[in-house]
Amino acid sequence: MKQSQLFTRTRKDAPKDEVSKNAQLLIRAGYIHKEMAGVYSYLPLGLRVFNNIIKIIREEMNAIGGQEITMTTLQSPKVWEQTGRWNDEVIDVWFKTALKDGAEVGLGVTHEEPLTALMTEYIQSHKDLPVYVYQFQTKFRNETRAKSGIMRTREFVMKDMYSFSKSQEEFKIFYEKCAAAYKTIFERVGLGNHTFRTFASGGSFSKFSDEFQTICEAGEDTIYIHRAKNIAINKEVYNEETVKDLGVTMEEFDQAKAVEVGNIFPLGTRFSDVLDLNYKDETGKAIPVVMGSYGIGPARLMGTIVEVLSDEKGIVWPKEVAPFAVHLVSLAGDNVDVKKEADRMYELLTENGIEALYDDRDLRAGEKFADSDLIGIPLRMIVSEKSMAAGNVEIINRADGSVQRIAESKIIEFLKG
RNA sequence: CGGGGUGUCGUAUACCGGUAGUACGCAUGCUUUGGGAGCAUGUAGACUGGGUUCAAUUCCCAGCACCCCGACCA
Repeated sequence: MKQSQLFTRTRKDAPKDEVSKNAQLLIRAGYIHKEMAGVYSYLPLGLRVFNNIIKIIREEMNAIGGQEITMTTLQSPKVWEQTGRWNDEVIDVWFKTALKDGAEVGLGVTHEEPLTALMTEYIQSHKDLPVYVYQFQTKFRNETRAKSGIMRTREFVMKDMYSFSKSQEEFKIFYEKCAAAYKTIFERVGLGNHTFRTFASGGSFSKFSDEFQTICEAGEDTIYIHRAKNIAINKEVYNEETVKDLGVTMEEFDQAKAVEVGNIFPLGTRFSDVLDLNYKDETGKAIPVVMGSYGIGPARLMGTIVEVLSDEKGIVWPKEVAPFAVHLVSLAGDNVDVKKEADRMYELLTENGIEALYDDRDLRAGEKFADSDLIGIPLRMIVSEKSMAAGNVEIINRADGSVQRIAESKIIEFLKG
């Protein structure tokens, strides 16, 4: 895409109502726009990153047998009343509204109830199990306090997967498979080294759940890490008993602030019992389905990447989530030959399927570089009088600043390698 | 939900009981072109409502919005 046609613009100053690093940088670079507290729109660059993250998650969910669907935001109270979760004292973040005829409806905060109810129509036999269903769907949560930029908002897309299994044993196999898939996801988005599978409270569902926590100062959670054994425990369940069960001592843990980027937990038969999700086993006996649920918030993940990997100049996107693979920067000035060369380079990249943001604007080098640093595309390719005279292009790595000069004929090979 | 704070051009800010200045941006022109250039001209602003006052953007009250701390986070 030509940058001269991109409708967003970078800014030098962050808006004064944003304190978090992720929102400041994402707004300054033109990725997102704030609509109100805890509600953000995604602009062209932001949507590209967001979609890249979704693509990674989708690939990994499909790889473990997930089947994608989309459920509705509008929710009938009926199923929620059956599980007791329509009550504002049980779930205090409902956005509730009404139809014209007065019937109450809610905007979905999560989807255990409607999906369990839906599955009763399709799960009858042991032959129908196991089954794994997921979606990327907008959740609404009326948080009393939105904070941390795009990391805790009132309207956000969530990847929520639900597993339906015949038994605890069968459930557990998938649970571990999903944990492994999550690990892959966090590696692919560039947070692998900072992210720990963490013992956490199971809330009202079970004794424990597993959170995926990324070490980050902006995080809301505190976790304790046993680096030698790669064990992490959320503060909420960090005690003598838990630690002892794991065969270690409390002295061996370091404390750290962390962001919960994913959470997987066993649901048991809590929902299947209430909503009558049963299957017939080989003897014809009705058995409740064993469930699990698995969540990741792509936007929170995006915010965490910015928090963890950015530097004083701006954002640093890992390769797989970057809005473009290459930032082609033309330093043509009035030089028509350089401009032609840059145009030609852009065509070359495009023809070879390499997505590039082409800074074809008539600006000074300093401003272009500053913008490029802020936007954070992994590789910057510079076409200038200098590079033309040398018969190469200059490629700068955003993350470490290293510079490589690549002969024109080798560029595609270099970028695809 | 408890506590605290802030609302001034598009953005960041200054000053002020007598109707607002700067920088960035944007527009036009000229000069400039490898790290946010220079000059000139122009553009654009006091959250809303009430009160006090001769006079309110400024002081007071309310509302709204936003921010921070805490609580909550299935």
